[in-house]
Amino acid sequence: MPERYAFASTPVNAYNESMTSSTVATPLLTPDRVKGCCQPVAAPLLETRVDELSGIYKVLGDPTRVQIVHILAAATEPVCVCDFTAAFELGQPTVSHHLGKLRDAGIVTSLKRGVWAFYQLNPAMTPAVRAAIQLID
Amino acid sequence: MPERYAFASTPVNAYNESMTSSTVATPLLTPDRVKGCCQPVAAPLLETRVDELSGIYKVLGDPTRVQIVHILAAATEPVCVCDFTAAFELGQPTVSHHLGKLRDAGIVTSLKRGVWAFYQLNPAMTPAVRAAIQLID
DNA sequence: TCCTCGTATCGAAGACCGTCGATCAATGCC
DNA sequence: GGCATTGATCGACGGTCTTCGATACGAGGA
Repeated sequence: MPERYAFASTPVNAYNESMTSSTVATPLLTPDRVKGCCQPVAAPLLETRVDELSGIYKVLGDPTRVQIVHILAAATEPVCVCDFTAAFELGQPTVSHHLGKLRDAGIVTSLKRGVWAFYQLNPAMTPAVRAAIQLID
Repeated sequence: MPERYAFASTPVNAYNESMTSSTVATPLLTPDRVKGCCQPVAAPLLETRVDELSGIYKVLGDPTRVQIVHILAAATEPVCVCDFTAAFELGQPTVSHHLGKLRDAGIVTSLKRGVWAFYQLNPAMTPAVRAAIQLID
């Protein structure tokens, strides 16, 4: 399995306003330059952190799920699944699928009361999740 | 085109700790209840707002793009495309594709200096974008 | 015990996305 | 003008996601 990130070991040149035209033959443009030509780049985030963040973003990258989070954020009590199926023009399996994705991501939790299932924002959500959903009014 | 959201016009019952078992026949469980059974639900976010937020989240829902934003957030100058192609184990068209997605979302902007293209965080990004990328250290 | 109802799961269809090789456009040097 | 280099675009492939109908599961009520 290949590494996901590589690094330019020796930065050669960098962003420069006067880079457009230079008549002097500058060593900054050695012909063997192929990659890492311009400047060193910040150390990448840890792969686990990147996957955590992109995973949260991906789950929130759906209009229906954003609406679900909004409804839960505005609710004072757990919300019944049947209310979600009523609120969206989607089939019941689809709503269940979206709720499952949010639960798998740690954004919501579910509880059963008799026949009904209720969902709420995860009281123990991670700081990253809390920050990510904060801009859903 | 059907409406994307519907509303329960008449809420019937709500979340209740003692809902599991009740021997009294309660009108809260009328047999003709099918949807909107439990409680009124918050007004949905405006469709434009939902699409704006989910669109931002979707663009950030990819590990490579999160890394790109991280690198740009840590950089003090615009970063050359060639440095991104050096940093990731991805082909040049793929890197260009990711940068284009970030640019289309208003997260980054690009400028050309001679043969090179440089990218930076959009100085005029929307408040939603600014908030969304804030948890990318 | 059987039946009903709410919800989760399964399987499939269609759309969308990430990736790459090939190619094109634009810039600058010879 | 010809050539080399950078980066964007095109077309295609494989995988993933959203959606749905059908079905399974579990909890109550008759």
